[in-house]
Amino acid sequence: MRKHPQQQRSRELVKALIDATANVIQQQGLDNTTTARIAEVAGVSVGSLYQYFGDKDGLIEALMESLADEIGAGLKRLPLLDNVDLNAMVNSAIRFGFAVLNSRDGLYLELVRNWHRLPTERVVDMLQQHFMDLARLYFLRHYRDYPIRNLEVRVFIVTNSVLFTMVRHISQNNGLIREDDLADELTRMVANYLATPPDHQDAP
Amino acid sequence: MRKHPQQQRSRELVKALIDATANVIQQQGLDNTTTARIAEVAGVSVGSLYQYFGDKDGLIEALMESLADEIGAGLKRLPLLDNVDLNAMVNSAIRFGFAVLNSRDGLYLELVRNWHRLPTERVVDMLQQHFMDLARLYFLRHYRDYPIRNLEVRVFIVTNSVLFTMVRHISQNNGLIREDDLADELTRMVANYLATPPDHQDAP
DNA sequence: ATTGAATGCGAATGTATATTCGCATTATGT
DNA sequence: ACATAATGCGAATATACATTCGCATTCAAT
Repeated sequence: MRKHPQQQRSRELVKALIDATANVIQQQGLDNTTTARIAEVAGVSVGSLYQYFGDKDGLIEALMESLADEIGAGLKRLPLLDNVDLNAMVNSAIRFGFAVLNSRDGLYLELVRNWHRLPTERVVDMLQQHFMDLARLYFLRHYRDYPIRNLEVRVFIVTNSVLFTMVRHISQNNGLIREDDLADELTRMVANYLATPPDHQDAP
Repeated sequence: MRKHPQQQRSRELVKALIDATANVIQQQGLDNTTTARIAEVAGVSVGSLYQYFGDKDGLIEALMESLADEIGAGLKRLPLLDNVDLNAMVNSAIRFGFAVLNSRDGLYLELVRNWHRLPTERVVDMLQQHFMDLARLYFLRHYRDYPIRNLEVRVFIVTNSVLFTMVRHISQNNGLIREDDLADELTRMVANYLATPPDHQDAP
């Protein structure tokens, strides 16, 4: 942030700009998100935008920070560890994921679709970290005798698999696959995978 | 294609342009891929580019077609069905996937990273179709008594999970996870999942 | 060799959009 | 009320490209 807002109105302006950024991205898509349009929606001038954000990227970065906090708060509120059943636990997490991706009228969807053009590091790290902690706690509690090796790898695989499969499904939205079915199948794949000790194999 | 090349040199020009497009995308990234640069690399002028391609998108579309054919040919050459073991079969497919993504000096990587901005329909359909056929054949041969329901959903999940997990891994390339480990773990997750009948559950 | 069509050229044009800057307005402390 | 800093403005500027168009060159058929 180029300059720190000191007075009340400018603090509101900064917030309005971040909100407007989210709205414009959601309504016009990232490609058609211009500083002019953001300023217009925020009800201020472009000049004011550059008072507090060094450039467009700075503004978007601020939005990402804000969303990372939002998701983080949502995750902490989920009582995932209360589930004794791994299946139920994974299913809750997946349904939370769908809820987030479907929320805010497609904003999250558009952001995830533009993944690599956005400063997503903070969000990714947060997610990875959260699920890593969760996994550690769960397996410590339920699998003390069969410590799961490769937990980092597994969490990485599971997080990415679920996230991008959901995104692709919502994106094409072709109706051939129902969201509930997808959630259930993802749950089964993930829960089975996480519950399987490294050497064990099911296949014939 | 705006105009069909009739003479030898123009046919070569069209091919040179598509090759140049691939090279520029691979070397400068999709964002910095300009028509001027493409023409320069192809050794022709921008004007000539527009003789045969209505616009930049048309050129990129031609590139995608060409790559779809390339991948399709590679897939057909893979003797996946010769594997009796599902694990081995899945592993072969995943290693083929890694090989493709790592080939052409990052071209495929850059393309997949820009997935939603590109005309990927043909490629996706081709992949989905191929693996769908493969799965049908395999389960017909080995699981006649336990017909797998939801095969569409499963193939969808598996394809997207593997593809985007690989992409994210190659993209960040942080060295914490080795590609071999990732391939093995992905294989286990996928093979176990595909081998599990709908009602069966492993988790405690 | 001639001619019309195909091909090739690249400076010029048009468009879109990020960013700046000089001036106007508003707030805060005394 | 005054002075000074903070805030706000938006036309003007700068840049980066995609695309066009009039002219030059090459090809292929007769």
